[in-house]
Amino acid sequence: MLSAKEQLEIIKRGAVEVIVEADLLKKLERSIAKKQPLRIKAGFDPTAPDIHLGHTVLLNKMRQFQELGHEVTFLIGDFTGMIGDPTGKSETRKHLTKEEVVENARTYQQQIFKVLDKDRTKTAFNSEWMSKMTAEGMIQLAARHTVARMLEREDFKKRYQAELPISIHEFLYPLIQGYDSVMMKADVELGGTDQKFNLLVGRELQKEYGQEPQCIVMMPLLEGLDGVNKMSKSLGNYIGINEPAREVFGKVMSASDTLMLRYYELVSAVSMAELEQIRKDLAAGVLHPMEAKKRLASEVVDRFCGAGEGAKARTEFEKVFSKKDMPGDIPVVEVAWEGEKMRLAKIIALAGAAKSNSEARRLIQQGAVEVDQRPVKDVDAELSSSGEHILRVGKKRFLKIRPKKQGS
RNA sequence: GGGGAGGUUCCCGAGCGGUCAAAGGGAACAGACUGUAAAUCUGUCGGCGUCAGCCUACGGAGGUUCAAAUCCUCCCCUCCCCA
Repeated sequence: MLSAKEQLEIIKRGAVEVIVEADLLKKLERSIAKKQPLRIKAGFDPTAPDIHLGHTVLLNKMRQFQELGHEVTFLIGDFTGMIGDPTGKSETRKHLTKEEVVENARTYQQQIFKVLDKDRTKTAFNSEWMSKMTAEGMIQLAARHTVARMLEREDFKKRYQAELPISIHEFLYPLIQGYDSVMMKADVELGGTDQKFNLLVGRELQKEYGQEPQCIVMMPLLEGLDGVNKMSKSLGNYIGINEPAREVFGKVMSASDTLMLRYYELVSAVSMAELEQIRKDLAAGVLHPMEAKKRLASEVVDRFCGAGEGAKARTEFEKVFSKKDMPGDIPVVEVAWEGEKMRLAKIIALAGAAKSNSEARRLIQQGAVEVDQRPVKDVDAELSSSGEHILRVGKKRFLKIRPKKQGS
């Protein structure tokens, strides 16, 4: 077993901040002495069961704790999900039904065990204790914090200053998250840097309830593909770990060079020394950025889609984008023809390659459409229902159109 | 309870009787250039329509007008100040 100091070193790797380091060391020492694992908590939103690369930063850290022999609980915030972590945009969300929660949890679990050790992961739902809390209990909880302190939270402060609305229930989110720590008697809580406030509330509340405050390990937030915002499903700038290999590979390739390094740092298993080497080689011009990116993309695909998939995805990628060839497997879409011939624009829309007829028409005008590898610029072009056609819309949307026989 | 400021298309934000599907910016999408990078340039960016036009939109409901995002009435929502 590793010493407390050694453990701490591993825990600190990649972390932005550890609060309070000395306390964590003590906890680790005690854990070793008493042969009692630390209780590690990490919370997740129940409404976004699509795990993406951003989540894996945290999951990796959880995994490390598991490897150090600690007890990791994957907490699904199904109760807090009603509120949604305050961002200003969130309205009160509708209460998910028990079935939905269970379903989402299942989806989560299918994905998180690509990173976490299944046998060592506990799953918990905060509705377990929160839905039993009475209004009276809620008031007592709320009494343990002040508005002034709430307004210290970055998001609240900004909105308050900008004269934007803040709903009372939004204040409850940090309180409940903190109370979760109390109920779980958490020794350590993991979270992204955006969680700092909530995590700290946990410490305060634990003290209020006579517990030793949890230590906090904050992981950096992974930027999404736009390179600016944090990776999130709602912003559509994410790489999901359940996506098809080709998709994952392509998305990594579309990341900017700067972002690539960030991804190397936070998601790749490449050691710090290797990363330094890559940096140097890139700067020296010995390593082409695209090559470095392909390596990364391969690694990520291998990790989440299965060993060997990375190489395949790479070959496929090069085939389509470097050699301008057709992809190996093109999804087939059946389209019900209206009559002998149908306008291409309509077909594109029906096939789902464009949101609407008008959009499809615009795409044709802009020269984004190819049929059977031949560019089509005529907005009024028609296709007959006699056979299959291969449709390319934009750079990456490929479809095989198959006319569907109609009953009527 | 009183006074004031607001609610515009994905976001920010102009418009304040017709020339408004609504300036400008951002995002997004497409094209050129590339390395599916960045930067840059160009175009598109409500829906339907073989392009003539039609329909739906400016918090909601009515109304005044030949004509309303723009004026009036009521309602809903947000923010600020006073109590």
